Amino acid sequence: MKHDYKTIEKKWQDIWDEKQAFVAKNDFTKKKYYALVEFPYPSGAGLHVGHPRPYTALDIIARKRRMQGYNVLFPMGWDAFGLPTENYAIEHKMHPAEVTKRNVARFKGQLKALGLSFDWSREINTTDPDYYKWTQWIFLRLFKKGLAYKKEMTVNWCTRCKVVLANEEVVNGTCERCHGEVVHKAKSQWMLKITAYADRLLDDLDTVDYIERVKTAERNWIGRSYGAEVDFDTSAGDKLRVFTTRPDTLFGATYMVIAPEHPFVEKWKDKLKNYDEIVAYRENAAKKSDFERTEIAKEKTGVKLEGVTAINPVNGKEIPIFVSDYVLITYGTGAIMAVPAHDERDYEFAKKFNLPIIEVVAGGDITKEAYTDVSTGTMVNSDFLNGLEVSAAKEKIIEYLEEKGIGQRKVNYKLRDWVFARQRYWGEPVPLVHCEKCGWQPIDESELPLKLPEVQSYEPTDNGESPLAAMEDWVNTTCPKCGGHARRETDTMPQWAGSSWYFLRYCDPHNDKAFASREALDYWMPVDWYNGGMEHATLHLLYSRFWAKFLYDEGLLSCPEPYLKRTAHGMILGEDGEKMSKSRGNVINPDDVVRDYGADTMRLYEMFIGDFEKSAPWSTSSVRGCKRFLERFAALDEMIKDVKDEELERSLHRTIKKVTNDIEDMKFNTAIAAMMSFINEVYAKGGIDKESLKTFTLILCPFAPHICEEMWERLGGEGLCSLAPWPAYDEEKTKTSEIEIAFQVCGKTKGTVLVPAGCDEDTAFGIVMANEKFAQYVNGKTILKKIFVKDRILNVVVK
RNA sequence: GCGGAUGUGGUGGAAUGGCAGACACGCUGGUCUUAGAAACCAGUGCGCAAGCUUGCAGGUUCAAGUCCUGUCAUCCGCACCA
Repeated sequence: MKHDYKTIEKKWQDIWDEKQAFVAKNDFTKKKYYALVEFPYPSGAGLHVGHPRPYTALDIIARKRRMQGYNVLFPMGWDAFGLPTENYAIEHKMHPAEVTKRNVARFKGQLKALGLSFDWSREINTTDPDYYKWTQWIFLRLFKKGLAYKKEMTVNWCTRCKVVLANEEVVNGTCERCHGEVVHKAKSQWMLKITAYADRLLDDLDTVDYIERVKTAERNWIGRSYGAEVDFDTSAGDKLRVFTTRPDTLFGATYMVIAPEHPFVEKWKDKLKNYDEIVAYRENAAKKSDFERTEIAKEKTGVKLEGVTAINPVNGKEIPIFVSDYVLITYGTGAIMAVPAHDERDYEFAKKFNLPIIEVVAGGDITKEAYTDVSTGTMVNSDFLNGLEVSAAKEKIIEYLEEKGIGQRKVNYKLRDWVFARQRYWGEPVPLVHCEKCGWQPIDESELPLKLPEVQSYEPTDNGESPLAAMEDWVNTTCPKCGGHARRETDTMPQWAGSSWYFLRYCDPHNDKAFASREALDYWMPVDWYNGGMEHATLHLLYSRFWAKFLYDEGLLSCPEPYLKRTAHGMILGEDGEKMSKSRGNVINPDDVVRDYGADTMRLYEMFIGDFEKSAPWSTSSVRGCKRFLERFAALDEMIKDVKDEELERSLHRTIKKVTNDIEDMKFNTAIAAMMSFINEVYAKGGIDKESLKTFTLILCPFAPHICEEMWERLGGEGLCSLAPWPAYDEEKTKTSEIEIAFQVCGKTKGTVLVPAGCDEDTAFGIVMANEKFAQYVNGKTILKKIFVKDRILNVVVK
């Protein structure tokens, strides 16, 4: 047949829709498979060629599972709250919901044109009140469990537009739109206590099948470190508490540093002779944008506190205290004991401020640099620790500190609590009200969803509040506890909220009594295979694992981990090897590719482009190669032979085996290569029998489903090709009677010979000895050693 | 600086420690065409050759793209995490 993709692709997409071929069945007795891809943000730009890569990959897996007899859930939806939509709405004076609706329609049309086997009956949208009702419901449960709290946090403040900016709107320390100066400004915001789950988020990684780089990224992000907290007495009377991972070096602590924002600066105001200087330093640090602060990170700065000193608790020595921005208020206690001999940053600071450097671990040369190695070295200048190894000293000092009541063992994390608030309109309203008398109160569940009100303007206000703050009717309400006057929270939730539980909603998307029925959750969860971008390893993935664990703790979910398996795809780059972007002018539009080559070719090419996990540049001429392959396949119905060819049958069984296994390893490129080789062989043989062609059609079907349905129909296949049983291969039929092995002399390949498959060393050696070429290499020499690898190689070492 | 990854023909990329370059693109030649395109067939790592080839330098091994040590380059993420 001629590959008339325009006609057949539409034809089969309509048939799949009409027959509801890919709708997941609510028959909980069947074996299930839940395949998940990250739902997209429906941007105004439409689908990007990067989107179909993971979608097609999991589509292939979902399709194969259906053919293997599983009840498959492969859903799709829209993560539609977010800044670009809001900004577009502001600019074009449209309602963000209208913008969203339009973008979703476009995306959906594009996805449908690719023949992806999503179950569209379960489509969800995070901006739908029937959906965000449950996002709010989960938030309320978090709040009631004390996992949501308000805290002063810094936000990015554009001094010119006078609005709060998201991190992605800050470019090199300036506002993306007006290029005005951006500074940090404190604002009281809702936080979620994800740190309460840090240990479990870390430890449970051992129970799931994620690719290693995802696990590593999460581990580093959580950043657990073991150490101790130690209290230092100060001349001001207060105890200054520090966290250290090196309590063993306590005898080498020659000064202390507190973060500029440390509360003691204010507390000690009257005692500090140079208070003004310190405040000036703090203000200067606050003014620095993140960009500047990292740019100048090389040079240490700081101010010595005049009037307050500390006492090293192990040797009673009086030591100075500094403020410096190399100590972060957000980590540990916001204060450190500085051990310049064994910490690079402290060393640099001590050199600059001429502070004493005392070696307490022998092994390095502290006149040159800090000695930070903990694996070797023994303690010196450390009283009762002298002579101990570092690890033993660590244990002994912690025991000592605990005994004396001046410190204790402590675990710290880099992971921060989650800022769960945005000063924007287009997000889920936070279902809490503030009452003068009763404080923050949850609204009654019966009032959910708390819908976004219609506002006049979506522009953020110039005092840093969200546009909701201007809605007096909406903001003013009554306290659910005392009935008095109360005001609603006007910040909205971050975009991450809706995506933190969407995989649960897919299990039972139309339920209006619960976020999903327990029965559906127990059947479908956990997700069997989740694929997404590497960039989500530390945020979305961690957030959604946190929510799943919370719901598990609440007894609402049976699995403590939501995803059994996690893989990640590589980016598709422009033809120039650069990241695709409008400004570079190297963007490939998927619509054009589908129009010019068809969806099957597009799908096949996206899978053939290279290693799925790595990024790869687009190549239009390589797309043609995939189209050629499909055209050659399409023409096979006119090359039917009556008899089976034995060699071809062997190749077919090998191809089935290769494709079956490669799909599981996401080695789609080599699976396609094997199928190409098979078709090349069919051409070389001048045709193929009908049964074999039908079988081949089945294994190609997940990759290029439209053309395979068409071929299947022409060959008189029963039902839909997409739902026909996945073919089995016969191991025996993949084998040949003779096999080519290489012979080597001293490890250098000299030639090849045919030997019976699976033959032993003596047989192989006999055959090789009879080979003339081999003889010329060994004649007159002594054979010292023979190495034989069955069906592979025979190597002789001669002298 | 720290963490992660990647270096293989003209190009994208294949290779459980066992014949490096599968498959595809591109290119060259041929068939068919008035011509071109398409399609099909053949060839195609480098070198006239012996031989040489997986970023570079060592090492382990009968055998290394693959393992080990060092080194260089590129890309991505995080930015002083005590």
